[in-house]
Amino acid sequence: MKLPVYGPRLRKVARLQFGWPSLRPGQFKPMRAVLRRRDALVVLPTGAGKSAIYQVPAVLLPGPTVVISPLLALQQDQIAALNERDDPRVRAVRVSSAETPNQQQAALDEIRAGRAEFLFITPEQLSNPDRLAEVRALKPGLVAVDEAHCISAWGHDFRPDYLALGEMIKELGRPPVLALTATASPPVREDIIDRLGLRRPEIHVSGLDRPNLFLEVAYCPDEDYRWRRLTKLIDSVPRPGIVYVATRRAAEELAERLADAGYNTAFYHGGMAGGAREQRQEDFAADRVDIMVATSAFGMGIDKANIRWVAHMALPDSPDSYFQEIGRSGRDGELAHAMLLWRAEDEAIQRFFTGGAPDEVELRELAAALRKGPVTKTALKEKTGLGPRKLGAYLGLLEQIGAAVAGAGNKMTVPLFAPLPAAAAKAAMDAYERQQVVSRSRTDMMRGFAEARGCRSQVLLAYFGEDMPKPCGHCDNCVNGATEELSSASEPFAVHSKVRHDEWGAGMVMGYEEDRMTVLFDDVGYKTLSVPVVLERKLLEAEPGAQSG
DNA sequence: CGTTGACACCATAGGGTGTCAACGGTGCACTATT
Repeated sequence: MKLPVYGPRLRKVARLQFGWPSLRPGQFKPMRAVLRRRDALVVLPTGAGKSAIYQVPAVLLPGPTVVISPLLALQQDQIAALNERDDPRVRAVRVSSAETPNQQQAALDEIRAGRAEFLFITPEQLSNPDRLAEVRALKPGLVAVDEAHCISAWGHDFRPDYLALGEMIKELGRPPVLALTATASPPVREDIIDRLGLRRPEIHVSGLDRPNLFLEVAYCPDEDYRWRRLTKLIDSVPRPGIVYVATRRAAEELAERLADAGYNTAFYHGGMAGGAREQRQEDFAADRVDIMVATSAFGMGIDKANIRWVAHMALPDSPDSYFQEIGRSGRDGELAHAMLLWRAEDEAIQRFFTGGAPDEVELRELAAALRKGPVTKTALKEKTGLGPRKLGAYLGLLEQIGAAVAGAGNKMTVPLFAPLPAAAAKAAMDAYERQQVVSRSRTDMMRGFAEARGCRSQVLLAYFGEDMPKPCGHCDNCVNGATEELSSASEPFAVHSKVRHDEWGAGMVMGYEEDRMTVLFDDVGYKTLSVPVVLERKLLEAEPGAQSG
């Protein structure tokens, strides 16, 4: 049997419709998966040409492509880039709150008439059943979920509509689905696959090690020391750069202090007015601002190749966030610095953000209210008196444990065989507790990275489940000669093999660094163990036969 | 969980200490007024 040859067709479209002379590493295989109408999950660093992976095959596939993208500003940029070529085969439109109803209809008409290929949209738009029906009627041939880690990072509380994306895509007629992200550790990947309902997806992970990024960490006993280390960094490496801080206030205050010290700097956070945010981002993009002091709001959609350094003036909540944030530097391939300046006190704010426990009584009342027949979220809000944020989070939990399900007409209902309200509330509390434990273990891993004495890239890649047998040579510990090559004798369990711990249960070996190993347990999250201790006390045993990744 | 700001208190005027409550990130979309 002869397999169809996809390479030449993809390359031709890339060249003629998009003007890309060749495909970059990591692009071809996922593109081929899309053309074969397979679901796929692609983890590729920012700037490595992720968008191309859906854009090029979309031209070859029948039907328009629905692009689910989290930020309106980000959509704006992507649409502008596509429409620059003024070619109906790659034109893009969007439907969002930024358009009037007339404009929204006009956008849908463009797709219907074949004058546009890409429809950009948010999960919130699709959660409206009328809108969903309109999009379904366009008969999309492909759904691309951009920044797919948002499902895991935001879905559970912040933007609950992300959790229902799988259901919505089913309603769209279930075309092939392509999920794209720059960072996804194994549990995040699992969450994406699970939530989107991907069917036997091809998983493509590439280029997690960034050889041109120099990783450096400094423990700071006090704020004064931290400030001195920051200015030392700024004075010793080229600009532009980004400073990440934990709070809006810290962003404003640090920017002011830097400005007073004579640096060309500005701050950026989610509390600013939309116009000002856009202006600041443009100023940075155009090199009118050297140093951007920002919260995590400054990130997705920053398409700037020459960022020379990223400094963290606080411990990020997880290696996932950290990796994403430092990954914005050095996209041009030139040397860039990632400097983490941390204090033990930084963890407090992360613990706070991880949030307080839900109220079991409120959960029970909500579960009971659901049993009285299909209801809209608005009706539930009135009935239970819960705020929209809380309601979303609670519904998400009840959904997870099978006590709630999104039904027809955007109404929530109770599935067959659902637990009774009291049991549902209890199960939801347990589910929440499990999430908390995993989330805390991520913060623990972040601190583990900060405190690591071995190769930092090995620690980071072990977290992401990638094997890295040799020290990276581009982190502070490697340069200081603190790292040494591992011998296979010190790796008693294969990376990605399943193991069992008496107390922590089943888990998967993520990787090794020095004499330590990282294991991701199903119930208690990430743990780092000493290999000699594991061997001596026989703490882990291999799970026979089980192998996955 | 830790920081910060307001305020009382002590004691005899200018400032130090103690207590307590408030606050802290990420964005979509919708609605009601200017």
